[in-house]
Amino acid sequence: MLDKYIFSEREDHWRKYWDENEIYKFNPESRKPFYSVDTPPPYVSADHLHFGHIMSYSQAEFVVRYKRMAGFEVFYPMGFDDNGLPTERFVEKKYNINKKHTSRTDFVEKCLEETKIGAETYRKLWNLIGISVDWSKTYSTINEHCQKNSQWSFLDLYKKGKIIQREEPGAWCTTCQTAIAQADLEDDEVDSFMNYINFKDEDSNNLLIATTRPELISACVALFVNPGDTRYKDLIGKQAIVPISNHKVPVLSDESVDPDFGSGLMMVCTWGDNEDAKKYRIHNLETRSILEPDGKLNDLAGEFSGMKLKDAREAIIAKLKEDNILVKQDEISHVVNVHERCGTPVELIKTKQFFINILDIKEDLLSQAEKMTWHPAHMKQRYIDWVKSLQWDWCISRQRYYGVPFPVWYCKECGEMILAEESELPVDPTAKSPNISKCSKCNSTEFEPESDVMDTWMTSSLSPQITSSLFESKDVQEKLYPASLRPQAFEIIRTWLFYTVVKSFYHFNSIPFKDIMISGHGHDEKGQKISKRLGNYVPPEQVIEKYGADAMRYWATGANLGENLRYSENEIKNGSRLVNKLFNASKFSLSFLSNEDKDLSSDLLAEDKWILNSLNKTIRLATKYMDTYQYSRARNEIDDFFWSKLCDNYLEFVKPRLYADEPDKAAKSVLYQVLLTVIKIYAPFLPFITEEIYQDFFKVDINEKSIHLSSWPKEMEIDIELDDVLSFEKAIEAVTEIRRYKSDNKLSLAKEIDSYELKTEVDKEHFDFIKRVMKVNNLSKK
RNA sequence: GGACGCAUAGCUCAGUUGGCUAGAGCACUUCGUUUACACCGAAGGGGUCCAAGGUUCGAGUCCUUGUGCGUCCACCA
Repeated sequence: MLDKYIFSEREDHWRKYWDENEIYKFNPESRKPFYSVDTPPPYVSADHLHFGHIMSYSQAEFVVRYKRMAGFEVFYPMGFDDNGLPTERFVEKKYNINKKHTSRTDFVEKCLEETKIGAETYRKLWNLIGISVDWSKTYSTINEHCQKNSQWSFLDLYKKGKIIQREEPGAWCTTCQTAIAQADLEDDEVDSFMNYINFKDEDSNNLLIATTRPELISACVALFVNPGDTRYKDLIGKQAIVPISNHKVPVLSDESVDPDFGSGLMMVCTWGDNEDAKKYRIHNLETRSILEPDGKLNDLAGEFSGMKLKDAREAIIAKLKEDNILVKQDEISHVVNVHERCGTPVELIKTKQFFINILDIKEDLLSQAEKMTWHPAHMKQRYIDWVKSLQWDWCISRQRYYGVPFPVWYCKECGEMILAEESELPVDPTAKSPNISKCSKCNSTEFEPESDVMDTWMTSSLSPQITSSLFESKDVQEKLYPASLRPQAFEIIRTWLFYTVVKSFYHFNSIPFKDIMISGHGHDEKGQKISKRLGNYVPPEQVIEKYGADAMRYWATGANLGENLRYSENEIKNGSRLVNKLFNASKFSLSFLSNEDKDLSSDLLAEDKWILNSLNKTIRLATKYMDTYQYSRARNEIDDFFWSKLCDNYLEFVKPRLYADEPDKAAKSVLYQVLLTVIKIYAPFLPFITEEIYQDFFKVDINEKSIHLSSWPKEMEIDIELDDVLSFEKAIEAVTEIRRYKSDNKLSLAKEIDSYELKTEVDKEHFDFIKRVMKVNNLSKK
């Protein structure tokens, strides 16, 4: 065995070994039961990898390694999510370009470049920390395979009538210049003003309204009051005159108007918020669209035409003030919906988009949640809350460049939609004509492609199909789908998890995966979210360089599922202490062991039975915890066994027997079993050091290429009664008593003492043991 | 406004069907180089388990209410 374990050299050695020997390669021919993982494909646009990533991927990995040892044929692929808006935004920022001022081809090319770089960054880090994925099975959401899957999904849902194209007011981002979905919205608290503005009635009396959006005043289509509000009873049905634009709008009533809010008189525009859009639908209101997709006001805004919303707001306020129409302004803080990718306040614009119908199947989506096992269980509630709060169907089209195209053309003459055939997928309709020569409706021969691309979640929501269809065999596909496990972070329950459930339900009337494990966030030392903006983290690569991958992984064992975990250099140090201790304990043990000690002796002493019994308990609990994804608890049990039971006690107990002229065979056989079990049971957490010890000594007997292919330990049969255990524990108490005596008298523990009178009640049969371990010549009882 | 989570030693946290004389690691004090390891070992100090009520022979653990922190969702003229 090595004299010293230099992790930087050895970890690298084992990385190469695993890679060259394809240790983690999935074998579709295997007769073992399959365990498939729906690995989260990270956004390659994230160029700031931090502990959060390490934490969540390591945590899933603990389970995966356990399953592999527990007898499953593990399918652990890796994906990269590199299409869609996240990547586009990343490229826009990095190169300071705007979608508007670049060509589609140039832009896509840049995205593809960045995609490559991003994937490489991730791959390096995953390798560094020893993530045991099968690198021969990877996907990227922009590759042909994924495009084909996404387009097939579109066709299937369209044919099933679940996708509809319609024109309606919907969420629009004026920065990204695309429609977005409800799940893409985020809350942002902003300081603003509540503006009180005088409209006029038909007789030129003042009508006071309150609004936070004065810039939309020219888009006003109606005033609303509560039907029960006596102040405005006579006004209902009459006309009001809008200031600045001077157009007339009706005064209408609706129960939803709160008489106590502002003046009780509400301005409805096209469309300031969801309420406006709702009233537009219910009351069949006129449309006065004032806002263009680029966020500028159009001619309807008169003198303010061409201004951006924000500028227009200031200009209009100034004008209202000047005309004495603005009565007062109250400072308020209110919450607005912003686009999560860019932080721009979301506007409502009427556009034509594709939607997947989800509002009609809320009940089904809720019942799907019951068919999956959630770890931790309470995370299911987040999904339920989200489904219940859905207000819009899922808008899947984006007016962007870098994404999966819709397999759709339109007839130039009559607008008839032409779908691609399944056999020609993946297809880029901008590069290829449809397979038909003329429109079936109007016989026109000219077609134009759909230029929109799909929402990025259209693809990632298919991840279980994408990975299972990497195999040709239908039989293999069926065994891989639904996946066994979906590991993911909690903040994408309403997106990735939700959308995957939708897809699976519509396509196959199935759940996409059986078990879900939700990880928490990585936080900094103070408990703050790690973010690039705050710069509150050290790059993980640096930490790994300093302490090693095993140590880094050890930190990740610290939080249970769903819990946030603080970064703590101390915990990482503890990890490296453990690695060191494992190496030293092994070095010590192996200096006495040979491969002939592999069969457990039948001449066991009390301490032997005690340690084996304790080991059994550890195996039992660790297995139970790993089976229920409680890796953190499993690790606690193993730590306790290894440090307190094995190193602090058993190894000390057994030293006199090992250092004897003829080393004790029974002790050696016990040591063999205990050490082997310890490295196996630590292997999912600390894959490097455990592999080192395994390869050095145990491999010959176990005959597997890697400890990670060896079997998870099972309890051993030992002949021991509870009374024996309790009796021996008394003897350990006695040992503690003598240790205290030596400590109090400033004696070294190795110091031989002539006689000692025990206070602890110990069975006489253990006296020899105590005398031997504590170097006491004459032991007596009080 | 609704939902969920958290609150235990100076710090970070265990404590899973109520039995706790409440634990671990770090930090702190004292001691020990002992033929695996000083990245070690031994011994020790340190807690009205957020508050108030309740159930019970017994509550850190269960129930109710409240407080503080965090997160998600909704409202948002």
